[in-house]
Amino acid sequence: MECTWPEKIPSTKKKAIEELVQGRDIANQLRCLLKNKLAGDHDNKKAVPAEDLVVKILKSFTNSLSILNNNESDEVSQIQANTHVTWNGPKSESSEESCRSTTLKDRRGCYKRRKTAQSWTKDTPNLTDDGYAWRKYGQKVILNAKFPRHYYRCTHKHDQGCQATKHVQKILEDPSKFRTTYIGHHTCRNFLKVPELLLDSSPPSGDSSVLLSFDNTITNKQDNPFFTSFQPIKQEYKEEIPTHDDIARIQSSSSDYLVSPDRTAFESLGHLTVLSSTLESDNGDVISGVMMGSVDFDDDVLLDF
DNA sequence: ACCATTTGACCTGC
DNA sequence: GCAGGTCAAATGGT
Repeated sequence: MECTWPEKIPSTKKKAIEELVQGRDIANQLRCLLKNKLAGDHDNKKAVPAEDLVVKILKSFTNSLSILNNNESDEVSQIQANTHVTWNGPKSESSEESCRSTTLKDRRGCYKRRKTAQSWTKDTPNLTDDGYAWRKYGQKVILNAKFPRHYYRCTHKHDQGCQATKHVQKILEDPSKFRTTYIGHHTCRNFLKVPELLLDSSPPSGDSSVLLSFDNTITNKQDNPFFTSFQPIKQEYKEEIPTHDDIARIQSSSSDYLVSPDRTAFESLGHLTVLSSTLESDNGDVISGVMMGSVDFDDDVLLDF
């Protein structure tokens, strides 16, 4: 695979692109590895462990994001603005330390509101699993809204400090659809258990079964090229989802959800080419997100800088 | 017993 | 002051 760099591309972008290209190559290796495994090829003793490849891929993305974050933050925002999701970038990070002393026993209402967190919305005809483990923490009747809004946070908020939240609400104009607003990126990472768990996480709605696939075609916008099939579903939409029993079954493995890195960031991106984003979390850590829609592991990477 | 959900209280931003 | 967002005790399910 060859990449010729236009002269105007700065070196930092070149580095970022190189990192992403490297990540793609490693992902290809992983695909081959998994393909061989699924085909029953046990002779490949020289194969690199899948876990190593996963680590390399993630390192590659981390490096590229770091490069972009350090040097190209404005341009990253520019890319975000061109996506098909409704993206609300951060306006400031100033409100995060507003919480008072936490020594009070009853801390209800004492929280760090994230008015400026990045968010994006997604409309879906049903409440299919998005691959993450969410825990409902609130429900609110919204003014002028016929339906209550449900608030969810990542199950790993406490054990891994994952700051991702979302809220779900029926769309007033079209009650058969749900509008999900994702806020923040997932920082939880349980993916190391992934290779041994190719779980059937096909949604209760009967959508096409989702198995690990690095194929070019993403048949379902929920499908994620990375780790798509690995997350047991945990959803809480009891009242709306007809196949609630299916979900309950999946919930039985409650304490050990597998969560893909920044999976949320992949949501609803349809044919987005490549997009990366970074933001700071409440505690100052850099949270990185990689958003990829039509990922093509066979063709040259599309980097639309 | 453990974990998730419910629900009212409380806080923040506008 | 209001509406929205979050917390945590209470409650329920497994």
